[in-house]
Amino acid sequence: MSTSTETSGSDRPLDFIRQIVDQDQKSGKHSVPVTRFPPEPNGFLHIGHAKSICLNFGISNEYRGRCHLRFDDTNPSKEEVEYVESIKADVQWLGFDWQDHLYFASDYFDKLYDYAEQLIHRGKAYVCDLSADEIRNYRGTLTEPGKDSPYRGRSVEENLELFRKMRDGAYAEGSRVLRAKIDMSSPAIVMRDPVLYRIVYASHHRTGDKWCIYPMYDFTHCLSDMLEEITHSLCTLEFQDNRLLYDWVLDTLETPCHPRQIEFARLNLTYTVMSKRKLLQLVDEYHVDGWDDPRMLTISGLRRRGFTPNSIRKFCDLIGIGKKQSWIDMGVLENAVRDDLNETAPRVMGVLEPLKVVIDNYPEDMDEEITAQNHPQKPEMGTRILPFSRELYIERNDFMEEPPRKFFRLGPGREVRLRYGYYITCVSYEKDADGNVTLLHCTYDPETKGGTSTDGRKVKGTIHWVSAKDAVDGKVYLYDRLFDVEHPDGDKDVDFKTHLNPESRKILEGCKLEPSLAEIEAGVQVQFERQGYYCLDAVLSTPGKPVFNRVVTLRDSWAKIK
RNA sequence: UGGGGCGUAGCCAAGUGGCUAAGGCACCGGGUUUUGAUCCCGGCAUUCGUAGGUUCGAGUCCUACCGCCCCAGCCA
Repeated sequence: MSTSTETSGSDRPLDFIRQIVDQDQKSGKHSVPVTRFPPEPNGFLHIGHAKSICLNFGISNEYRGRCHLRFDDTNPSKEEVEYVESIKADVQWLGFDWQDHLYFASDYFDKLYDYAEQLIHRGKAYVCDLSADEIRNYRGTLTEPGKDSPYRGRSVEENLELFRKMRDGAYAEGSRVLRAKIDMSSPAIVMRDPVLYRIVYASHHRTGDKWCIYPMYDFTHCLSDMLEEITHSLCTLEFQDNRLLYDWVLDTLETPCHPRQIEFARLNLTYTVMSKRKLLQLVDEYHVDGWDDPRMLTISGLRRRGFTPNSIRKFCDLIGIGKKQSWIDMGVLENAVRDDLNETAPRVMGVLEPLKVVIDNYPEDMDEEITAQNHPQKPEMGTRILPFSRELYIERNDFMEEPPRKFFRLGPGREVRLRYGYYITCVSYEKDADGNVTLLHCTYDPETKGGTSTDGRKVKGTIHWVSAKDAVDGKVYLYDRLFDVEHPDGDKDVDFKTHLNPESRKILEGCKLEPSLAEIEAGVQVQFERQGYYCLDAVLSTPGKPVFNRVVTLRDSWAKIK
C-alpha cells in the first residue's frame, strides 16, 4: 500500500526521530526499524493520534520496517470492543497497513505474569497491603522523599504466595498490589516503588474473567515492546519520566532486547480541545451530535466532514516532529485540505442562498445545454453539461442594491458573466414589504455564449448560477471552528465550553444545486465554485434529498477587502 | 524548594562551532486568471529567552539567570 504524500520523500531535513532511526540503520544497530502505534481502546482516535500514526507507520514505510497496531488494553474497567473496531477502521482509512501485526497487550498477560514472578524471585518486587490512600501518603511529595512500605521486607516466598493468591482471587479489590522495589527516596516519583499489578474484578473485553489482577502501563508497555522486538518506541513528552521505569524493568529482567523509548511533543491545535475527556464531555452533553459530528476533530468526524486521508497525512507531514510543546494554527489543517482538494475535487455550481433571476430577453421556451469543465487546470478531468434557461438562481450576496466601487458582481445596471454562460446585465429588481430583494430582471447578450464577448468587452465579475427549473434542492451544513477563541482551555478558571462557537454550524435549506449533484456519492468531495469544498453527508442524506457538508471554504480575499 | 524536558519571526520548523540564519503557514506588495479560487514573482529575524565567558570565529561549547511544560492514579 502506498502511503506517501506529495510532500514527503523530498530533500527536507529529517526530524530528530528519523535521524536516530536513520543512524541506527546505517550503524547496523537494527536492519529495519520496528515501531508500534499503541492506542488504549477507551475512546475514538483524533487528529492528535493521527500525528502519532503518521510518524510510526510513516517511519516503517520509509525504512521498509514494520509498524504494529497494538491495543494497550490493561484496564478492563475503561475499555470496550467497539473502540477496537473504530480504531482499526480509522487507521486503515488514514491509509496505513499493519499487515498481520495486530496485537493486544492482553495477549501477553500470561507472559507478563511470569515476568512479575521473576521480579519477585529477584527480590525486585513485593506485595504491598497498604491502601491506595496509604500508598499515596507514603510516596512523599515532589520535594520530600517517600517512606518505605512496612511490607517492603517480605520474603520472596511470602511475596510469591501472596501474589499467586492475588491472581487466584483470594483478596478484595484494592486490598493488595504488587510493587516494584526500587527507591522510595528517588527524586523521580515514578521510581518510588511503583505499582505493577492491581486487583480488578472486571470482565476484560478479550480475556473475560480469566484474570482478576491486571498489569499497569509501566510494566506492560516496555515488556510488550520487548516481546514484539520493537526498535523505537515513540511516545509523547509526558512519558519522559516513565522512561526511567521502562528501562529499569527491561534491565532488571535481563531481556533479550531493549527498545529505545523516544518522546516527541503531542499535537495541539488552536480553536479546539484535544483531550479525550473534553471531547467526551462535548458528546455527552450534546454540544455536538456524537463522536463523528463533522465539527469534531476525531478521525471519524474529519472523515464525515469530508477531509481526505491524504490531507491529514500532508498536515502531519507539514507540522513536523519536535520536543517543544507548541500550538499549530487551525489554519494549517484547513489549508492542508484546501491544497489537497484543489487538486482532486471536481468543480460544480451550487447556489447556497438563492436569489431568482429572470432574463427578460431570453425566449421563454428556449433551453440550452452548456458545457462546463470539471477542473479548469485539469482538462483530463472532463466536462459536464449544464442546462440553461430563462429563469436562474444566483447567490443572494452576488447582488447589491448599492454596490461599492470594488464590488465586481451584480448591481443595478451592472454587467457580469455567468460562469460558462452569458454576460447578463441587471435592469431592475423587485422587493418585498420588508425590503428584501426578491427578484432580479436581467438581460443577456446572445453574443457572449460560453462567457466571452466578441467585441473584447471585459467584465470583472464571474458568478455562479443554476437553472431554476433544473435545480436540485438540497440542504447544506456550513461548518466552522467549534470554538471561537484560540485557546478554549487556556484558562483553568473558565469552562472551555463557554468558548463554544455559536456559529460552528449553520444549516441552509432550499439550496439550489446543479443537476449533476443529484447522483453524487456520499463521501466524495466537490468544489462549489467560488465557495468551498463540500461533501455529501453519509448520515443525513436521503435519496433525492442531498445534504452537503462544507469541508472548508475557499480562500476569500474579498472578505478581507470588505 | 525535588526530578524530567523545552526556549530560533505572529505560528510551526531546519540548523550537529566557519560562506549572506533553510523551508512551510500567516501577512504585505505585484502579475496571470471565465472561481475575488488556483498559479507565478517579490517582500518578510543585523539575530537565535537574557547576561556573561571560551574561541580567529558561537544559534551551535561553558557558566549563571529568566520563562514555559510534565511528574505526587491501584489511568494510559
